[in-house]
Amino acid sequence: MAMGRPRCFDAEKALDEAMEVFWRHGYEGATIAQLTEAMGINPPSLYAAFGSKEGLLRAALDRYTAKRGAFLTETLCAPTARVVAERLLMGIAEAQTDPSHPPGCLLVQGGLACGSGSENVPFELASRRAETEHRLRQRFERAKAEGDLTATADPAALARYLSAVIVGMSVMASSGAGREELREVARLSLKAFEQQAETVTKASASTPIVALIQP
Amino acid sequence: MAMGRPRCFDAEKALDEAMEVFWRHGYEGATIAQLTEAMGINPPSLYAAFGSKEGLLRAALDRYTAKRGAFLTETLCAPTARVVAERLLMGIAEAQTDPSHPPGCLLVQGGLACGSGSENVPFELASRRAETEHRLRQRFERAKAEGDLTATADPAALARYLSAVIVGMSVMASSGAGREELREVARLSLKAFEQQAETVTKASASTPIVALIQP
DNA sequence: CTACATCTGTAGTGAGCACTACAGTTATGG
DNA sequence: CCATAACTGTAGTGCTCACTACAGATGTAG
Repeated sequence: MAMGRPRCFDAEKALDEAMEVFWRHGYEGATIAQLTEAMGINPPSLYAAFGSKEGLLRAALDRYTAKRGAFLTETLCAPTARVVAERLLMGIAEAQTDPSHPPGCLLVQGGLACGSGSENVPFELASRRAETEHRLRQRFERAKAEGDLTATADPAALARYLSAVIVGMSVMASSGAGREELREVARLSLKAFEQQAETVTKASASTPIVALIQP
Repeated sequence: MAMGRPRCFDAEKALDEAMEVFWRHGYEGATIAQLTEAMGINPPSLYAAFGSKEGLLRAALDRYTAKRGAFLTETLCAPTARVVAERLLMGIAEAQTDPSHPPGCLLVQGGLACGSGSENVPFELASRRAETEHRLRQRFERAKAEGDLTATADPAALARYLSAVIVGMSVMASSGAGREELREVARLSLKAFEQQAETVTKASASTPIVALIQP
């Protein structure tokens, strides 16, 4: 039958604005009034489109993790675990101090603790952070199988370690640390990989992808 | 003249309870109703003693940092920078998974982002975290002077790195990581110190405190 | 014992919160 | 061109929040 009046706002642009508000003020600190103003809509439109404040957060998180996930996917293509870690940490040092966004990471700034009634918000954020750790672990398991990590290396522990450092960098950024300070943390963190990696020659021997394509 | 009716509750015990509530729910997530119930008092007593919710937080933070500061002071007495870092990280892995308290660190769980009107809370927490970093840096500067860190080591960067890892461990703990997982992160973090430390013999040569006391 | 200073418990206060009822608007289907 | 379906803006809803007025309680000083 009839199809009704179409939506007057761009949902993706509105989500980007909502994302910024949650990022800057956290889930509990963000008010519907702030959100609707930033999104340029009125409360009923928000609730029609996203159901609730928590639904809006989830939609914003989906958008956020899609972007960050793409960066991670690209990073995981690096030839060795060591290079994966380096590009990841350096990229994150840059992203978390990008002046066009609030500092730090939405998955951390969103909220680690919440009042009664929103206990699942920290849980939701934690499970999204765990996704990154999971993909890192898989990549390091592959690296171990390919020999660019030693046989004694623990891929799960390395992934957990990197995740912890990333979260630490995020908090540092949110409390005012600059890009170069984050890079220094990243550089020191990478030292943990230096003992776990096979020699450079052996590592480069296990990276024949380019060599195969360009013989 | 007259001295008035004395206080009926133990302010320090009440502060301990308030600390737990802020720790578990964050500053914004904690309500006056929860706080007064946990403290076993009524709102007027709370406001008479601490002035405001933010004043109560500050008093709770004072108590928290006093305890943690004592642990840090003790840890900084370790003979070398490497041992300082090891004892600190291992002690923190234990403290942050102590089942008699909420997981993680109050200075992180308290809130990284806040709604308009409490913007100074994240700032207050950050400046208290910075205090630990500052004391670590001073200790590493001493270590460099004493020669148990190499001449090329950067004490400020090492302190910042450790602070970042500690924060990362705190967030991990608050999202459910166990003690052994935190210890693994700590062990990997310490690898950053292995290149910065002089040889073991040289390091032990610069630890004559015990030798002097017990010749 | 009386006067006074401070605390305690009851019972609120206005403000701000997430969320929504409703009437008006703008599209499509027939 | 009319009926219908979905969205929009106004103006609220009840609820919870941090905070407090006030009266009664309980101590000390003289």
